[in-house]
Amino acid sequence: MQTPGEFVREQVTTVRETVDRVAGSVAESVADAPSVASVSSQVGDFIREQRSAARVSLRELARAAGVSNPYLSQVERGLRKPSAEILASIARGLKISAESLYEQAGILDRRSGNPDTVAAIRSDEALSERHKAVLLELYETYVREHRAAAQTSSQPAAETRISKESA
Amino acid sequence: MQTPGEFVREQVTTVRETVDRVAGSVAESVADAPSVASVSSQVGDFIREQRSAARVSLRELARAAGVSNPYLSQVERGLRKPSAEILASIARGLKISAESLYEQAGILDRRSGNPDTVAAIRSDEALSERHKAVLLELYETYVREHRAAAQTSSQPAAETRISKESA
DNA sequence: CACCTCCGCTTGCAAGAGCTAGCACCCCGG
DNA sequence: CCGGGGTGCTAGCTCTTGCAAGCGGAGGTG
Repeated sequence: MQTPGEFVREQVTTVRETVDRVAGSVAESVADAPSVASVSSQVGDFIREQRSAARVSLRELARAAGVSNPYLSQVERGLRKPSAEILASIARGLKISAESLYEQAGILDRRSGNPDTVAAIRSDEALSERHKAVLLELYETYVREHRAAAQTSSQPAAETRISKESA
Repeated sequence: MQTPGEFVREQVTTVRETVDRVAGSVAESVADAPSVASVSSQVGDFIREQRSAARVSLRELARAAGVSNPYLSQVERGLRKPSAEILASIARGLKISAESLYEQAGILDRRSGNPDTVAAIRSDEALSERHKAVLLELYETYVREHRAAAQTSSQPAAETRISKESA
């Protein structure tokens, strides 16, 4: 069905649309239940949400992450708690940061607050001014998109196919 | 007056090229499905170094970390690879950040560039995980370009590699 | 209908994590 | 001399991880 390459392709398309301001409601709903308690053992749910959002099958992700599909299935349903390496592999396969997975697993402490991303980019000496501008513009577009997606998913949501309220 | 949007629009070509390169490397790494870092012995050495530096006995650290002393011994000598939880416990017992231990374990990637910016993007709750990944890739590519441009004598950013930038 | 492929899940098994108990060695105080 | 307590390491065990094989079901071809 969908190869990892196709997945990346999709992301690229998303970026292009974003940059061009086509604003075609790309809307990946990423449910990240911020201040919900009892997050600790919900890694499996989080993984499944991310995987569904990327529209990747269990077997695809398993192959991309280098784990067996039955095991990934069990991890997603919370029957197994994967080791650090496996967790990192899955994060890699999902193309999300390993930190966020670890935070979901309750292994790393959630970094608090909003260290101002904009300020960080602006004051970054390792970037040229042009690149700063591009990054900031892209960042703001993403933020808008994310906010829009969050609102859509809280509404009855005709377009969104991933339901976050399955807790 | 040039709005930021127009300015970015001018840079669209640049972004596209960059994204294409990033996508290529991402696809490579995903299709690769690498065997996730040969972990063990470095972490053990690192732990033992930290423990000796803190003048803490093996049993003491084991008690502080909530693991058995023989097991900690085996971990330090690389005979066992501890789970993420145990690793975090040990980090807590050593009073060092879990991230640094994880980086030593090769479980978390050390990113290039300004750690503040990276941390800001990663911990930004207004971004989806996938957008974080895209922004980080783009950011690192820019950093590499900038660095290459600074060093006019070296080769100009010929290859885009994903993470694992050797410091 | 049979036949194929992919989906996710269940089942048994090898390998390894992590524990308790016990080893040998060292330095002090009787 | 003999405890007693400190260091780290070894042996054996239990339980989990993670995999290969196989299950029934959904969807597409002929």
